[in-house]
Amino acid sequence: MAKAGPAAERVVRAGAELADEIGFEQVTPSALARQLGVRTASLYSHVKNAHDLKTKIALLALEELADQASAALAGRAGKDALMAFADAYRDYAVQHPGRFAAAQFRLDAEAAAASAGVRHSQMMRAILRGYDLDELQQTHAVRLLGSVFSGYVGLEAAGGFSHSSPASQESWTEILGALDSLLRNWPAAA
Amino acid sequence: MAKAGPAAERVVRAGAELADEIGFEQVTPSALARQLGVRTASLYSHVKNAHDLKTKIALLALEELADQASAALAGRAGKDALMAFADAYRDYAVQHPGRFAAAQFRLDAEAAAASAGVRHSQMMRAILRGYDLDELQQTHAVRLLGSVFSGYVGLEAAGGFSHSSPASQESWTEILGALDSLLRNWPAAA
DNA sequence: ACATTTGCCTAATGGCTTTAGGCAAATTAG
DNA sequence: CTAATTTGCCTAAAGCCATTAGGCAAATGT
Repeated sequence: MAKAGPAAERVVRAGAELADEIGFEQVTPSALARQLGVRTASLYSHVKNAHDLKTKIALLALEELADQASAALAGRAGKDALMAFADAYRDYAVQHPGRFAAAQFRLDAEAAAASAGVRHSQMMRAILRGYDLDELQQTHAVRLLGSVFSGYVGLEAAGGFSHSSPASQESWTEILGALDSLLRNWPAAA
Repeated sequence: MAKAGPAAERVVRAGAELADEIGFEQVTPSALARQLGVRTASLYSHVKNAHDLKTKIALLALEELADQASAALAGRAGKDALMAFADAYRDYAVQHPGRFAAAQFRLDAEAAAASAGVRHSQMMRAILRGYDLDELQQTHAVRLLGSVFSGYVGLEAAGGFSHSSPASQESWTEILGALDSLLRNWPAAA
């Protein structure tokens, strides 16, 4: 069973690397063992099972993503902050598709609570402080932003925009501009 | 190999059912064969392989989803149409979580071209005719709507909103109102 | 009646996951 | 320094899954 030595970290990190190379779904104990030049059974010293491996990669990705977003956000506010955050998110997905897919992995309640997910929503709330929204609207806006970012990047990764014009980058910029405009003019509740 | 008899349809339909029961990811030839009371190998008369099975379920789900959305859209325009379409989308996801997950399955270019994906974007464009957007803005808006719908429903299905208030339904309504407002006041390009 | 097609079966191969039990090198303690 | 412990890995083995090949009986069409 998981003896939690320093090598356990290395295994998870290698798993993240592998995810970017062959896709998160394909990261299995046997594939990872092959990559590490080790027998499959040996991995079970560092990871409980296949699901646990994926969970740990997901947690790593969420941390990394939060770090990047946090760095991008530093010293910015308003539309600047919104765009920097959104770009950090999208850039991460482009540079680390496997890790990004991992970040979408459905965590069980326990893992989710211990994840960097909290940091993500805190950052979004920080961005929204630059707009004039009340507490409740802010929650709706957080959910909207989360939906747009994960939705857009997900569709883009799935190739949804690659066979039609204009280029995705153009829509991305336009959509962020539109969201900024929306946040500055959020309609009163029906 | 796939002899494409009338039973092939039945198999795919049963696969969709099973997806709703145990989750799309868990729908495998062996699980489906168990469900149908048949030997695993027998399925290979109707389906090329596991990937082909998933692809066929995905295509079925996309058709169903397009049908529901199309029905919901009939006779509506403007905000009404937007909300009816969005609700059809979300309701389908709630009632058929496995099928909905299937609809997100990454299709290869060939399958994607033969899918109902085209109908989906046509319907979105139809909705947008009720707003004053030029051709290019319409494309951006289609991508935004697609992102919000798939992103929101995806996060909701992943339990993203279930442990915080307010209830998801409230945000959904508010977000649709906000999107309507945004579409009526789409900002001029930067 | 005969030929074909359909739907299913058994048998077999090979890969992946996971558990159990061990062994040698590195680390820590006395 | 030496002994105990921990770490990291290994072999062996069971069980499940995907997939291919070859065959058989019932339904269907000629």
